[in-house]
Amino acid sequence: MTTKTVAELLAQNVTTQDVTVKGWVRTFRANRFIALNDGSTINNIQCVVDFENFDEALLKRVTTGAAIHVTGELVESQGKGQSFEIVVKTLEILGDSDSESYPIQPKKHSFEFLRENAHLRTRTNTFSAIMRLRSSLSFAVHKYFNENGFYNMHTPIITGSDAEGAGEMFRVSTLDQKKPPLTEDGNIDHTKNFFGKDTNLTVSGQLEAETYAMSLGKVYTFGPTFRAENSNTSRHLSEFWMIEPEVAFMDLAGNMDLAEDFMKSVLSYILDNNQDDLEFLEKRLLDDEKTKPQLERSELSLIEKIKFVVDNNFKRVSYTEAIDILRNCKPNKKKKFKYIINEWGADLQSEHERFLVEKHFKCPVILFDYPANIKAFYMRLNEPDNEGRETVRAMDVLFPGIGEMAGGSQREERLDVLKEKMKALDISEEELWWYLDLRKYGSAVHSGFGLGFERLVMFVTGMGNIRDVIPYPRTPQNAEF
RNA sequence: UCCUCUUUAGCUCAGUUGGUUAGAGCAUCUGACUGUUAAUCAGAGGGUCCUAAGUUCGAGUCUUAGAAGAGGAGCCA
Repeated sequence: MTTKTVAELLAQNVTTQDVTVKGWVRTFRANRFIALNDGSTINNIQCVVDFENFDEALLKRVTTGAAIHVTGELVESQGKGQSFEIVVKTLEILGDSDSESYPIQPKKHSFEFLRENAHLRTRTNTFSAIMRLRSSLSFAVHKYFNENGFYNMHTPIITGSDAEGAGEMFRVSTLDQKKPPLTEDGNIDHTKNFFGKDTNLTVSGQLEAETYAMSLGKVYTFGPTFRAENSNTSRHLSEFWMIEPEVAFMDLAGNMDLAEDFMKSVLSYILDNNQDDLEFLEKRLLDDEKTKPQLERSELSLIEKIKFVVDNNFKRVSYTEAIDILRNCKPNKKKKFKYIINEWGADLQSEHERFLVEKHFKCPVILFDYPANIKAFYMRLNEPDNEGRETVRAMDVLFPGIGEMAGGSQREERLDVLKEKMKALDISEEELWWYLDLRKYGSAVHSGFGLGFERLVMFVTGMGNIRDVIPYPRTPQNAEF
């Protein structure tokens, strides 16, 4: 008699002799009904105990959180909440759970409390659903790229270049922190460090991914990324997972096509494969919204929102067009924005992005061709427009409720232009010699983007705080677990 | 980093102009009941009121500093 998962048993739907299942007790009602969950599905299986025929001391140990092993018969349920249930023949306690101290009670908990108990929070319906969806999404990412001719590459996590310009970095060092070796002029002597130079945790695998795109053609990385920014928001983590495809001979239009196709593909995978968990989270959100005033409630349910993205084209808008829309929109004219849009060249704030996505277009938006001076050095410079304004082939994919889901660009492939840009921004040529080599030998048009995996999980699960879609969130002042 | 708010029982929260023994619901425990599914009914236990200093006859309540958490902003993915 092999142990089956709850998911397998519930899928069976026929009376079966001699089934065995192991899991954790969610509730034990009326000294008779055990709701058992083993993580294989959002659903519990009900195990019915004829308490008169069981040792009372044994039944006392069936507490919330205890691990148990049940054998019995799968039968049609007499109750209304489930179609099948197990009539228990034998019951074994595998691991007790002291109900006085076990933090996860059979009641609603706040997400803040569960964050402090992150090691146990996946024993709740909401977090088990989120993490199953996260796993499924991760698989869908690899599946998409694999089926579309991409190679997966692992870019280094410890990086020697600090020129990526994507934010503050975490230093990696083996030097004695109290007495670091010093050079003659009193600075820390990094030649004595483990790698013989100053090293950091990566903020992006893009530059390394470019090198592989320029030989393997279509590549992607999907790995951990670290930012030491002191940003305390519900959309930022110090450690997060980023998806970065990079493709040779692809221009910005192709990049937009890729980003849109990729997102639609992984979202529809989730719709096809994770219905139970999505329905549970959708219901949770609906209940949550009932407590909100009518105005703040969203027009679409969770599943409808995902379907909407899958079924509708992303709106592609140039920065210049976006500025025109924003300059003439009501909140700008009535000075409702904190930052009023007057001039071409202003950086868009999240209030402007939100207006475009949530009020004006009401669908995902790809903004492209940004002013050159507000974007990174490696982005492909356009010809100046007829008013002489310089833009780069950058793009941002904006999602309702999330904001910036992905950011990317066509890369500057012309050696002289790139060198000039680096000089202007004071970026060392010596340090990025290998990056410049790509432009020296067989340079070609190429493009890519970076997508924050947790932001995607937020969109799919409808969770409002990024700390609730990663197992152990790393944020400023917090590295518990 | 900036702005705002929060911190009281295991959890979620009340706590009046500063006043004597700090409350509720849920959870837990004990008992009753037994086809329940947010089980029900009765009872019980459970407190460093975030920390430190101060004002006061007296501080959960007021002041100052600090810590932690949340929301928003900036930065970004």
